[in-house]
Amino acid sequence: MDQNRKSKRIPPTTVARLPLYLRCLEEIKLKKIRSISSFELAELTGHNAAQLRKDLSYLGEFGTRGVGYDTTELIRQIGKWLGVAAVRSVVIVGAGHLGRALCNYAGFFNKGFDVVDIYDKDKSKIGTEIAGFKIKHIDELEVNNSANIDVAIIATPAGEAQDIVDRLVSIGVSSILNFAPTKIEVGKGICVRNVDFSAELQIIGFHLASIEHGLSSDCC
Amino acid sequence: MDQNRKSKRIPPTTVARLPLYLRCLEEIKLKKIRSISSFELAELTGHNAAQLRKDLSYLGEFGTRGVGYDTTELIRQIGKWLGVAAVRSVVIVGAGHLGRALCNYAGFFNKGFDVVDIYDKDKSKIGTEIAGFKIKHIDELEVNNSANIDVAIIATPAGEAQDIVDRLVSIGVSSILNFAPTKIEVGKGICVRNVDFSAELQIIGFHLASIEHGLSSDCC
DNA sequence: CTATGTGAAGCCCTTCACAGCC
DNA sequence: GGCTGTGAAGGGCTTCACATAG
Repeated sequence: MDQNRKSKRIPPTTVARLPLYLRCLEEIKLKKIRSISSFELAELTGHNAAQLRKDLSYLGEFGTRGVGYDTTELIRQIGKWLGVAAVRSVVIVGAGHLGRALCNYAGFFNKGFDVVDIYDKDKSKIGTEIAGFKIKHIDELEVNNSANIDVAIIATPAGEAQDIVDRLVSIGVSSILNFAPTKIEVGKGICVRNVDFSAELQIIGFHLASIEHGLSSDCC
Repeated sequence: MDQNRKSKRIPPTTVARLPLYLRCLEEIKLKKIRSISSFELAELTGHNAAQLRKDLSYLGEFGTRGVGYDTTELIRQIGKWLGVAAVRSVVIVGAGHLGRALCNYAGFFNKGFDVVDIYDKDKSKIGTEIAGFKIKHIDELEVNNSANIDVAIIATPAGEAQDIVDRLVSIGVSSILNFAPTKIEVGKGICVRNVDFSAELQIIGFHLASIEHGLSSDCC
């Protein structure tokens, strides 16, 4: 009885494009542009206008025929689906170079993701400060478990990732952003997204190799 | 006259899975496992066995019916398509927290990607050392242009990314790994891959919001 | 009998094209 | 007249199921 919208499933491909739409809309709002057509926004985001309209149609009917979309309203609506109003608590596990870089990344907080703690295994790092955070030992994870963690970011070596994830899941964490180059196994209802730098480079390597072998690979 | 294999296009989705297959194969090779079936490798990578076989069939016929795939041979073949034998020169532009973390990431070199230089705009950073590299000023990009750069990694703020990419393209760089949260425009034949941390978190945010709104979102 | 390689079926996503509305 | 919202067509990827090979 929350909302009687035709609760249809939203394709994952659509969901993956929403952050980009939102970012572009926020940019044009800064330019005081009040209204935008599907053609203009599609151009900015590098997608097809029909696809953009279809994507938005999964979320609701926000446009005005003959006119376009109201910038502010569309930002509000996409934001609602992405839950940007909520502030999410994020912990980072792994205080290596990557973990520290992520700690310092202001882009997260602007989008409602609030890094609350960073953990590491290495006792010599404990207590050291990064971006205002004192590094805690991972064994404190279970102790601090009162803290409501919405998302955990895994920035550990590959070999430790699965163990850490199991522990996070056991204290109730249900969303994981994994930077460790390894496959994470989780039960149902746990959301894992993987970011693998080396894999991205290897995909680029495929295209370089294709060109060298004289195959077009009609590029990325 | 290189190879008279039926030069069919390989689906991008298949290409994107190859690095994962390769990684799992290398892991099982370390365990001295000589041979693997499509079912076993599919299990390890979290994919369907039929999909795995179809993916591999785009690259050639490497298996033995009734037996499976020879680990070493399959590693060799996938590696060939990803061009792992070649050593690729990589430059990193942007010596902020992320750029420095990437400089220190050993995983690249292991996979044939050799970071040769890191550039920044900030004059106060020039000459500073990171992981053995002296940071250079981006205006030296064009000067050093003799260096054969295979891949450039963009780790600059969003506002500077497009300009840097244009300069890289003008000196002949044709592959870009972009970490800046902005859309990069390039001409034909230039390969750009984007990695956007905030977008990944926002996608997770979508699932969290779906759960809160009582929608299943049948998770990631 | 076992496991690969592959046409065919099924499914999902993208694109088209136009009805509907401003 | 212009642009959105959407059924339908089209295209591509995944999965099935079996012929093929060892």
